[in-house]
Amino acid sequence: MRRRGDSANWGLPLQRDFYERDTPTVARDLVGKILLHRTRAGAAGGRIVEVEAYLGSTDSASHAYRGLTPRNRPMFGTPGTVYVYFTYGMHYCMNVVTEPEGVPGAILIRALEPLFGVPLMQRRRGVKQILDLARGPARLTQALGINLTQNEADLTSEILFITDNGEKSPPLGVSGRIGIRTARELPLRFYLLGSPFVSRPER
DNA sequence: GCTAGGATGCTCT
DNA sequence: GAGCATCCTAGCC
Repeated sequence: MRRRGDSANWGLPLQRDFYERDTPTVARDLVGKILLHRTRAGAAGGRIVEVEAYLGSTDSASHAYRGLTPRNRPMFGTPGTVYVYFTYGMHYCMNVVTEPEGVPGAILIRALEPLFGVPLMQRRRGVKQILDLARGPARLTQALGINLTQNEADLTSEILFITDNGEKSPPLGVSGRIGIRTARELPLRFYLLGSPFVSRPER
């Protein structure tokens, strides 16, 4: 699977201990990192510019709020794996699982600044505008070719993974989360300040 | 430029 | 049966 030079191209995947921490901390650290998905069609990915943290029984907006169900089981699983769910009858959203095994927590990846495989993402999205390729959680999964096949995938592999591009601490914005009805006031959305690739303009 | 509403089906009550 | 961690289009300004 792994070929010579791959790691040099992308950098090594972040390891399990990065994800095995409290969810808001991991969420902050994810902004500015590089997310990549390698498929037969090619590699596609970019810089993470917007995320939202979802907690457990204290967070009424979280899928894990009411405890374990068949759908949210990955949220209770191994840190550094992926939780993908299907919503609104047509969209997929991708989350990164956090916290030690058994403790629910996940981070929704909401927006990407496209850097690798732009033509591939344009083809998958049916859109030319780079700004609109991965701005929004469902657009992002469509651009990267992510669906339920990737549910519970391991981010420490070199197929779907996140790497550190060496960027120190990018300027971070914090706000309430988007598109939810309850717990909107919790400051659990983190985004790259000044980036035009975040899903909703700053105010 | 902006907003309102429809699409569409899985999940949990 | 209601609600949903969304996106896109049409219609209006």
